[in-house]
Amino acid sequence: MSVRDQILQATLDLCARRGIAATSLQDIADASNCSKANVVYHFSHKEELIDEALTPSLVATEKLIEAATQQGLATDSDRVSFAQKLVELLVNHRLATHIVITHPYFVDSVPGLKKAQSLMERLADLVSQYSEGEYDRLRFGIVISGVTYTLVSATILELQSVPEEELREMLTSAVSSMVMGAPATTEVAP
Amino acid sequence: MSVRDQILQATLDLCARRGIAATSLQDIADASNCSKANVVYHFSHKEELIDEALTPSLVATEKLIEAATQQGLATDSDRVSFAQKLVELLVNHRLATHIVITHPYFVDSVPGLKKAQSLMERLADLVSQYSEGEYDRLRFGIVISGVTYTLVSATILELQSVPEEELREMLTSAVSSMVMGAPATTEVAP
DNA sequence: CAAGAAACTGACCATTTGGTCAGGAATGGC
DNA sequence: GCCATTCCTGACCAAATGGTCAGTTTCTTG
Repeated sequence: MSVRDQILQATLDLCARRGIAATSLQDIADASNCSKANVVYHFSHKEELIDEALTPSLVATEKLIEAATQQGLATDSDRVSFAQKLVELLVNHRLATHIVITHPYFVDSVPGLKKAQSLMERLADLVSQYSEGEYDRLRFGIVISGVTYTLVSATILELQSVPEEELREMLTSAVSSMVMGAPATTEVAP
Repeated sequence: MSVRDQILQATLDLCARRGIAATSLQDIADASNCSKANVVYHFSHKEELIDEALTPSLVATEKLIEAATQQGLATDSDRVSFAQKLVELLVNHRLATHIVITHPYFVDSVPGLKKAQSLMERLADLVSQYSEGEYDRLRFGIVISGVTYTLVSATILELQSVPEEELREMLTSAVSSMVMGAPATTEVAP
């Protein structure tokens, strides 16, 4: 892994764990085995660094939204598949997601966070397009942010009492049933 | 309102809006029309100040949990009433809740945040006691954090498109139906 | 091998922050 | 009026932070 990538990874990791403000360039430099000046050499400003660290996750999210927009969510099978992909996305990009969720007040300094917010809205639009009214939209918002928060707390704060694969299944099932009225994909009762 | 209370209020407000780290004692002092030294006079450390600002909300939460533990959540009516009180709590203490939700990484420096976390766990225990297994517990976690996040985003970020009273009803209904299998308390479909 | 570009560094700087301190007003009981 | 306690302040300080800069090492390519 190149130093540049190490820096990005460390940024994601540290900012998710301690928060953006509490993560200094020095911290990131230490975690990447290079000097602080080098961090600034690669990313001339802290916000730029964070922005770039978030980008892959934002791109992936955008792709998911675009695909689902094309495909539509008319059938149950569409919805279940969408829920699966969404959970997978959140699981794979949990660090970035955590940063987004816990830093609403950084929108003005980090462009990526603003973009993330607008993606969230598009996601809500997409789903509520297939449901009725403000209430379903609200439900969607609740479940998405809830899943995100739960997932991330479980991993970041190491409260994980359930194996990863099972967690993923449970989350998918929860999203399906709570948000879209689709049947749960797995049996979870003992 | 005493200067002390002004300081506490400003702390809650600013920390919820910009985050703890981005809120300086000077900011708080300015918002309270007093000197920074005076802030330190009343609360000798920043963490102590934040802690004290969170206390009323934590106390209220603890009371709710205790009452519900006594009463139990066996009947549908118990559950609906609990959901109502819970949403009301989150609405009334939305600033504190927002701070708690968006600052998981401050647990070690602000005792109140640690306490808040343990209260969350007790809440989860309480509800999952009346449901089966890890899955329901997970659902509860999702819904609670989701409601909190949604509510707070709506108000803090001023995305509020729904009148407060209606929002409260919708949230209560969502909590009831998603978490506890209780009937929704209000009709929301057009 | 030479030379230019890219990667990297330590020393340094301005600014901000939490917090201290010595002392000045307000206040209340005697 | 007087004194003690509480409330409050400006000036100050050490530490940390984001960022600059001049210069060195490493890589690439003709």
